[in-house]
Amino acid sequence: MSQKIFVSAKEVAERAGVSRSAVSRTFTPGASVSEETRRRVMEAAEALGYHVNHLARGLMRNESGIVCLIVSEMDTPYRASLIRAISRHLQNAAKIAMLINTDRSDRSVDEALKLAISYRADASIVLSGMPDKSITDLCVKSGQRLVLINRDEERAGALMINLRDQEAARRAFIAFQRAGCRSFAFANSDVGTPSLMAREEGFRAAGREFGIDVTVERFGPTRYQSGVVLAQRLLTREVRPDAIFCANDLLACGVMDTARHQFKLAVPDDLCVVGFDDIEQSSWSSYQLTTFAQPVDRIAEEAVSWLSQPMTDDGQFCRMTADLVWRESVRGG
Amino acid sequence: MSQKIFVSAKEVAERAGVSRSAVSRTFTPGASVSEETRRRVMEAAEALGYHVNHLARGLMRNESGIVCLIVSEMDTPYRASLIRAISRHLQNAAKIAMLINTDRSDRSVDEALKLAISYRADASIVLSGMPDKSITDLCVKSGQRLVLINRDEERAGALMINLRDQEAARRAFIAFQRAGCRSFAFANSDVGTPSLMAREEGFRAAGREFGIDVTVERFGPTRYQSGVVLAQRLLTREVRPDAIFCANDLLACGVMDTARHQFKLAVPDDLCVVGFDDIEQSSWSSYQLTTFAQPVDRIAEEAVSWLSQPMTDDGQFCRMTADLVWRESVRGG
DNA sequence: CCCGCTCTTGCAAGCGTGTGCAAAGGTTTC
DNA sequence: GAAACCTTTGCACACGCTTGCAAGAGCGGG
Repeated sequence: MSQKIFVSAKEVAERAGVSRSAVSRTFTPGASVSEETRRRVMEAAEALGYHVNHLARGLMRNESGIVCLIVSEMDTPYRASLIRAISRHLQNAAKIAMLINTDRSDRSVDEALKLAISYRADASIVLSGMPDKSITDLCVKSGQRLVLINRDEERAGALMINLRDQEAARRAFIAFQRAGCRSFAFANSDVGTPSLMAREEGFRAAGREFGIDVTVERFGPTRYQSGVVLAQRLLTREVRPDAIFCANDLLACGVMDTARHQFKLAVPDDLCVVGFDDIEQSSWSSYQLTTFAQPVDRIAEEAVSWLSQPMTDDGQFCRMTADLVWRESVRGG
Repeated sequence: MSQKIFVSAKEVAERAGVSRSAVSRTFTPGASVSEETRRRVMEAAEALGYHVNHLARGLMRNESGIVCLIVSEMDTPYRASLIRAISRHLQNAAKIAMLINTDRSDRSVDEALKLAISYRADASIVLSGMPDKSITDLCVKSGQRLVLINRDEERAGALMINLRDQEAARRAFIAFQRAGCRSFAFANSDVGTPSLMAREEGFRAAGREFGIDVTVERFGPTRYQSGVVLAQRLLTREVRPDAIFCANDLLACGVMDTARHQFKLAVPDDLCVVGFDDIEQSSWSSYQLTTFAQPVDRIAEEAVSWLSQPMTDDGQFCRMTADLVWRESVRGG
């Protein structure tokens, strides 16, 4: 029963009493078909349940309509919301997303990527923190368009979307100062993703600018549990920080929870915390975290719309501002 | 510069001094090629950077290696972790995932699905709560294999993975009883997903079994904010519940936060809460939620491995147990 | 030495499309 | 009425691959 499920253009043509080319042209935007034939073709197609075979179309046109999403730790709230936004925008643009999971850095990633290339994906959107350049190399070598989100890698022909991380870090610093904080710390993971490092550097720079010492601690992956460890390290220092800027909301949640439950500190009275990303959890009443919102939807929109624009030779930068969302984890505001 | 990027089997054949068929056979597992030719082909392929064009291969073989993931609310922690697990397992099986976002129930979903079908996806894995049968109809009609996760829809030829929701609900009920709770409530969203309804029904049934009344409240989508509203409704009742089983961890987080911060209740002293899914947030120290763990990885493994098995005509059921993870939101334990 | 067998290889026919080209048909212009 | 033009249509080839088929190569047995 499973054989011969799909109808081909040929069958539609026969039913409609036209040539196969006419069918093809009916489904090709901008092709020359009379209103009458188009109508008859559409009718026959409807009746037979015809869908253009995109494998064949991709083969001919040498463009598949496939966009691959290269992403690690996709179950992280920020990443997940970005994937969602991108997939929605791709769908609106009549493109389709292929998902490549780069969590394990072993050869399986390479295989998956090669697989995606084998499907002749037109473009790749990289939202993986992993700074593995060989991956993006492979994409470019395969003639794909490339969108890099929150990476500092510079590439001819690619679209690079970044946030003004340093500027945000400076704003966080100033917010802490306004709240009357004295001892400043930055809590980072040790993965060294460009955007995270930019936040750290921005915070350090603000410290230098205002002549205030900044303590920096780094540990583990960019997750809640690392926040716990970072808080334990920072809050047992001789001079206990009363302001912690976290590279990420997940870290911030870990820091807040640990400060409150393990060290019995009140936030924001004893300790001010600022995060980054504005994940959903930050708005939960246990956290009410003051944080910088990534313009997720605008990032997705920008990335997808760029894919439909004609290719330029040089790279293009797109810097966005992360707005500060005031909640309750910093005094004042 | 962009033209003529990909090398074809023909070019590899020329370089290796063999026929195009030999190249094809080299990359077809189980085909008949001598060790010598295989070596020479591989060498040439390596040198030229050849990848089999899966569009063409899919066209010939009438199977594409593409599996589409049909999912709504993919930024929800449970869904995101499931997507991650599935994509990893698919990659190991040398298949590739296409992502279909069914958040908006308008025509764009239909379009996206048709698009996936146009790529001749071999299978669909549905982890969308949305009970839109027309979607799965379309998949089956296109000869796809179908995996339904946490849906009660019954389908010939499909694999249906479900949890023993009712049994879990009964265990929750008993845990509440052991903790000495008197007044039982179930907090549900109003989307009516089968698995959520099964939990509700299981909890109700346990109430009948033990001769205890169960209050049920339903509201909104299955998210944190609904939990807030549900708690407000439940905790202002004349007889205030001291045990709330939530259909979902997100609801549970909303319920706990509201109970604590708005109603100044202590969990678990004044109120016991049990959730479902065991999302990451449940283990955060602000919640320490006792909950049922979905065996995410086993679900993914089961789904993917089934895709590689020969098709049987009748449907196949796979029921898994959700283990109770004891934390601190229920007394005793 | 020939037959039959196994293993390998090339040929060529497809898979379902898009599209250049030329022919056909229709309309306008002079 | 003819010429010039535009629109529409069908033919046929190309895209890169798989695979049935038959022919070739090698080899042992009778």
